[in-house]
Amino acid sequence: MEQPSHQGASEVWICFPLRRDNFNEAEYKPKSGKDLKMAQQAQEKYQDSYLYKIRHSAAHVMAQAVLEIFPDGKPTIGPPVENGFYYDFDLPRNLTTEDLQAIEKRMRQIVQGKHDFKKTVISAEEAKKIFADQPYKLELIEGLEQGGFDEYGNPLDEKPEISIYQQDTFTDLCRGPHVENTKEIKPDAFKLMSVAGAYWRGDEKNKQLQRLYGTAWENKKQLEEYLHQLEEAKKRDHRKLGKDLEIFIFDEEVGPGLPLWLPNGGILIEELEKLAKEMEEKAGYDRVRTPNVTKEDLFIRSGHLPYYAESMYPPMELEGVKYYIKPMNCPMHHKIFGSKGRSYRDLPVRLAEYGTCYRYEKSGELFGLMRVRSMQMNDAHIYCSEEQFEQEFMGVVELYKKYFELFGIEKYVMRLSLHSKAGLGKKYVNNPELWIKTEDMVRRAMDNGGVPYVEADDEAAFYGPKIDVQIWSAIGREFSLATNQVDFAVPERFDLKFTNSEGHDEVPLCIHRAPLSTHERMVGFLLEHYAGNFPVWLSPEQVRVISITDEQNDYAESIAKELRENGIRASADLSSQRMNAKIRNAQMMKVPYMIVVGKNEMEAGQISLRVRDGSQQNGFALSEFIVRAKDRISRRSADL
RNA sequence: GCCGACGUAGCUCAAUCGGCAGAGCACCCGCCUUGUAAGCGGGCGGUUACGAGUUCGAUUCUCGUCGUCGGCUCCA
Repeated sequence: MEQPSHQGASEVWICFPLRRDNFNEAEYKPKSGKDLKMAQQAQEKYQDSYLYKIRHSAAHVMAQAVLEIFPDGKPTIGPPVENGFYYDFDLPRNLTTEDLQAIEKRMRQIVQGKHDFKKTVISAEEAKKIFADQPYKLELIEGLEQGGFDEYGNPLDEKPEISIYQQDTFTDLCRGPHVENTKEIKPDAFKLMSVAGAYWRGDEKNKQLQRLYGTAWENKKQLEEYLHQLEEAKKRDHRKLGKDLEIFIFDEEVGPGLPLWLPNGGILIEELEKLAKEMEEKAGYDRVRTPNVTKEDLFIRSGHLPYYAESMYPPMELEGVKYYIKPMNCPMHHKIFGSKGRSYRDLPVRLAEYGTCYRYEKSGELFGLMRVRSMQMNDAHIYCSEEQFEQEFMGVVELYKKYFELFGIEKYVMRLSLHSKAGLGKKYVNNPELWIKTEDMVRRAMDNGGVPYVEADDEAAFYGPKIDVQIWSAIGREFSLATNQVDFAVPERFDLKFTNSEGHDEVPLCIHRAPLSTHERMVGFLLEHYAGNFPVWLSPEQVRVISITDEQNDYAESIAKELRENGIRASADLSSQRMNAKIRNAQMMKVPYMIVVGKNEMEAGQISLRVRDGSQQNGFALSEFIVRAKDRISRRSADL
């Protein structure tokens, strides 16, 4: 599988939800125009809102404050985004957090000056005069004049009018809308959040600007709620939960992006693999295994080296031959497919492997378990004929849906990633006809299957279009969890073929798929999704037996032993702590079941059950509990 | 990789202006024998990420390296 495409451009979506349970499809909208087909109506809704005007206006006030400090600074763009706004400047020096405080203070003074926002529609010539010493604004005006590019450099449908907005001493090229007067921006309802570098027009080759982020709300209470929400989100961040629940660690000496799985994490992985193997066996997959190191030749043939050498660990050379650590499994699977003659009767061939791959992600791109340098993919490649394509492709989509139902994942968006004409021959295999054909095939398959999706231009894999499943981390970052990709290019490079019913050679299509993502990203996601409260089947420790006094230690241990003999992960807490402390510890480790045994239970040969949700039930037979637990585990139930 | 911030015990954090590095939890030992989210006492634990520099003296100031975090970029 090429990749469970990594952390999606948080740049692309501006209106993602902070928390998935707050997800509001109506607010899901594209920022850059890359994804224009995505919920355009929703964008209009946000743009029409009062909050949008407040944030947009706050950005102008911030620009005024910044330019007072740096009269030679060059303003660029400053739009509202989810929860706030930013403004990018080209300044004589880099900003620090101290500057932030000074700017914020000055902003408070400005808004209390009660200045009106005045709009004036002007011609391109007038605009060029007004912004004569502002190169970025001039570039924007050019774009507007040429009938239109928006501030991100994306084409507009119709030629826009050019307007300026003025408040107090500040004038900006702007289409609005704004609030009437700065007094509508409450001095206690906004806050500057951070300073960051950002490239002009989002292009690394351009100059890096200074970006200031702020958040703004209608009133103080809303701001406080938002800040509180941010704190709450941190609590379910997988990096915190992973540490608290002893799932994984990173060690400086091992290296960035290279997680060490602790025993509890090992259990999660085992359970996920068990699940995948069961499902894939039912769906007709064959399991294969391939090496982690491969000769350079293989990646030259696959086309990965010319396109992606930058993301691969550099080669090691032995006896004059270069070897690479594999960044993906597909070339090896292609080799396995090609290892013998195939008949159309053999198709589809489905080769699965939880392969370990390594990718050299740039240091600044790493993000807990979600973006790592070593990963194990729920990988498989399906080789099929064109006629089989739709059924196979939808079979994978059905598999996703089964998994998502099992995990109770409801907030996600399926995204069809397409090529761009401009990228042909560079990012994408240069075969425009095949691109259009396969994109149509995917679209038709999704439409026929009644699966909703959005389209994204210029996001495809180099060898074909793909469907990614987009989800959000606790702190609101978007990334692709699962992926389902069409490959119309690589089978040919590998000379893959099968004999069709006419007796002629035909090149198969290949579907790369990773419905369970990578172990790293999946566990990271599930930690946040469940806030650490895993269903019983996934819980590293399913039952903790708690003795009230040491009189019951043997009884407690015998219960734990019996549970383990029944395939239930159980331990007994025989420490000298009081029962209350033992319960607290088990609760904090989010153990789903606590069995409490004291004098009464021991005498009656029974147990008391405390469930993670706080409910309890006394005078229970152990056998009865075992039936309940085994039922939850075998059905992978969400119930406790 | 780029911009900004941060790095003190296993964890969460403190240490005034540059003046003997501290607390809670965890861990170990003991006491208590306990009824549904922390019983009590004692002990162990540190080259303040690493390396230079300034200084009589550096956790504190400066520089470099490594790592983490918030963004940008990237993302097979």
